[in-house]
Amino acid sequence: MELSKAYNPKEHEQDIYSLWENNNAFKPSGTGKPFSMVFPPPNANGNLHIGHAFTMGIQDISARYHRLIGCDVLFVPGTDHAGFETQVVFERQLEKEGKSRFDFSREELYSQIWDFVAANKNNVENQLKQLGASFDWSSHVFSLDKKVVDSAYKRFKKMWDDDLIYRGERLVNFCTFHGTAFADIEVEFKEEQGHLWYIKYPVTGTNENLVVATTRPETMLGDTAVAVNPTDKRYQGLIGKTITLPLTNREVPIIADDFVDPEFGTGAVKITPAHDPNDYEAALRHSLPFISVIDFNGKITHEMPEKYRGKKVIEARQAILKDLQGEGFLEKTEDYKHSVGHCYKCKTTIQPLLKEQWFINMKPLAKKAIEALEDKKIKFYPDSKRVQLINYLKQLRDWNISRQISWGIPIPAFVNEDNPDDWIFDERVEQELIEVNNHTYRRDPDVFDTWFSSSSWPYVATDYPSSDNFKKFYPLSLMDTGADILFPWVSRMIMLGLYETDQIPFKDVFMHGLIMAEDGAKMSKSVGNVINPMDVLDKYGSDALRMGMIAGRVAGVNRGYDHRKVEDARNFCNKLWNIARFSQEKVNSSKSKKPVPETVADHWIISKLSDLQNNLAKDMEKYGFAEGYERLYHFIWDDLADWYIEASKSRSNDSILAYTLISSLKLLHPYAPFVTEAIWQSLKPANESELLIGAKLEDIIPSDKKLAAKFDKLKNTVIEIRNISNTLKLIKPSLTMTKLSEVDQEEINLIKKLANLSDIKEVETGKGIKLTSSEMAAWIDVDKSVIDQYLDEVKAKVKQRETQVENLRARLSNKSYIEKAPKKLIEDTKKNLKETEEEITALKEEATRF
RNA sequence: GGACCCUUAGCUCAGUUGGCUAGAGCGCUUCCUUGACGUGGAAGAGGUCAGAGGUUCAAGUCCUCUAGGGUCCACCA
Repeated sequence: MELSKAYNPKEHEQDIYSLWENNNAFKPSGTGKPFSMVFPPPNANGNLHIGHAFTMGIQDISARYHRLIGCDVLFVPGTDHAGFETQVVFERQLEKEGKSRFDFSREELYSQIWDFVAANKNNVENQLKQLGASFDWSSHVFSLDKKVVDSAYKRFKKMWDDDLIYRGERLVNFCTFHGTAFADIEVEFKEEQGHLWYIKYPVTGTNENLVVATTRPETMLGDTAVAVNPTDKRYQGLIGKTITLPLTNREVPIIADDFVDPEFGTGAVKITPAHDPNDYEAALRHSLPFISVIDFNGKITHEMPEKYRGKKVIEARQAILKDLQGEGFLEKTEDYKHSVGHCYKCKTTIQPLLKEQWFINMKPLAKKAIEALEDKKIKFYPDSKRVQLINYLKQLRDWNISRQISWGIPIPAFVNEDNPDDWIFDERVEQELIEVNNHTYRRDPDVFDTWFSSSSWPYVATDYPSSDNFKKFYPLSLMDTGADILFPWVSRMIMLGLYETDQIPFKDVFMHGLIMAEDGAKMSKSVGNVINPMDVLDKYGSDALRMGMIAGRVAGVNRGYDHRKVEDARNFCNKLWNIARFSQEKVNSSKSKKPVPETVADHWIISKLSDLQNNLAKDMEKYGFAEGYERLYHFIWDDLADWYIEASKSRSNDSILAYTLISSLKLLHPYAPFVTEAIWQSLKPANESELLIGAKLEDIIPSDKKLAAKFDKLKNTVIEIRNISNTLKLIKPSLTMTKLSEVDQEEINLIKKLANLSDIKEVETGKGIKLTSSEMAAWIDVDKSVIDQYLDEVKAKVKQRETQVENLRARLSNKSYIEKAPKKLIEDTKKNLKETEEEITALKEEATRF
């Protein structure tokens, strides 16, 4: 098959992927050291974003590289039902159709979203294939698959029995627009410009007022105390007395509690236990009643004075402030900046509301995780993320896992219709009512927080507890995710993995930074700076997208997307393609030949190849994906194409060229799976695997280091000649040498070819510009007029070298340096000094000679 | 209030446990239609490594402080 002039990814990618799939190339081989990963399941509710493409690239490189070195690789794909997220996406779609979730029953909504997700799941999977994902598709997990749901139920029951799960009325983070509670981690806090209102609370039976400061005056309707710090001298006399609340005329006590900061506001705090986490805690300590002011629709409850009932929070606030002002209770208003929680989807202010929910007691789970992390049982790249995670776990509070939405895994719990405290576990969630022991039980209408099920991903994906996969591949070798889900996901996988399997879920965690927009800002649909990976792929190819994203990125650091890197990677694919085009016939003709290095160039390229293979192994071990890429790029482009292939035009060794190309294809394959496989298929190298994806790495054939070094010297000579030619605008100059006959003819030819010389001839005495980089006595044959131009350059060079010599001498005359620096370093310094001095002598000779 | 990260060439970024003349890509300048590639080839210019102090024989790298940028966490009403 003849290769086209330029690599066109579109002509190959789909076919190549099918070729792999049809040959079951992604299945674990069953032999070799196990290497396992599960892909963080994308939400099955739309398209992949650039972050997915990036993490896909990193993990697919790891998977393919480990196959290459003979590991037994399990790479598990998955998709997430993404409960709340998906419901939001679906509701937006409903909105466009002029409908809302209230138009449907829970069951209707569920089944509609099911269809919506099924379609998107397909879409996501197709996109992953385009990205080159070498997944074992047969082990694909969808987060509503039976095994995931069963596992969630089992875990729920186990935790219930272990007293780790409890149901209780607590303050929860409630979004009144979406009508559901959230975990703490899901609340988005933002600085907001608000006000601090100072309200006078009359002390009962006196003319005194106790002034409190608040950012939320509307909650005063639910105040059940006013608190001061017990050490606050100003209020000593008031503790134990009561105040009469304005507007409602309820009498509430003045209490003393340490949590009050005397410095803040007036040092007196209104206590609204039903709407503030601090106040809630205080109320528990002081046995205060809880009065709900705001309902789940974000409106004032019916228990409140009639004039405020049914008003939205902000309206109620205005009305209350107006009334307070009218009655003389408002002392003053100050501007105040404070942090307010918002729904991360609709930005509605989160209301802390009292609600009965299922909670997980996180302390014991976090404790185990912290221990594992402090012992470095799990390695983090970068390690700073491990430290961050420990800090997070230390302050973790109980986790609310109930969600008031329809899309998700129903909570398998039922309540006795006659006794609200009698909750039982039962998996018959498809029924609303069940009979147990002659009592009717009603299903909890809520579903699990998605993270509750997805935190089981590593062990559910490997079929805990008894499957072969679990035994072989758990704990996973590597978990790669974005830094944004360190807390919500990685932390929970560790905690629940330890809880359920008694083992860490993965050995290494690679936290990649986020891909920001080109200007460095966060990508966001509303800002419109989102880069669609599929567009990039369409234009530049899958390999270019992958390498372009990985180039120059280091673990844990956010970086802007850079289209130039993608372009550069596209060019690189094309370069490789053309190397293959140049080599195609040579590969064919040398199929039966054993590669044996003959020329200095052969030894040099083989030794470079060997270095590449060794260093790449080191890169992969420490997840240096960008370093690996750069290494491959420079080997293939600079060493192979610019030097070796050029040298081969002087004298070629086809079997070595073929060998080098084939080895390069193997090594680059993880980074550029499509183009390398396409080339492989057209070359069909002898005695190798049919598919490149199935090829294995072998030790590089031996090369002679001395001969390789000889080529390096020759290279320097060529570079010097090119440099002089360029500076002096010489076109095809000729070289004269005094001892030409002592130099190998082949090397002479090589220099002539590479340095673009017209001729190399022997002379009695040299004339022209003497080369300084070479041991050979060689001169570029030029006229006197040209030499004058060159003299200035020589002088500058001498000066530079002299400074260098000075520095080296100073270092060597430093006693401490001689005593303390490693011997090898001192040797090198001496050697360097000697060489530089010799160079100066040579240069000076040149300068004086003219 | 706390934690973490970043500041190196015009731009985007590398720089392992401190070690010789600080690297890459893009861009820029000059040149080249050389048997694959102009998505190419050759040569080159360009950096007081944010600033100050310290440790060390030796600091882009370690420590302290300062300035600027970013991210995350936290129940100050």
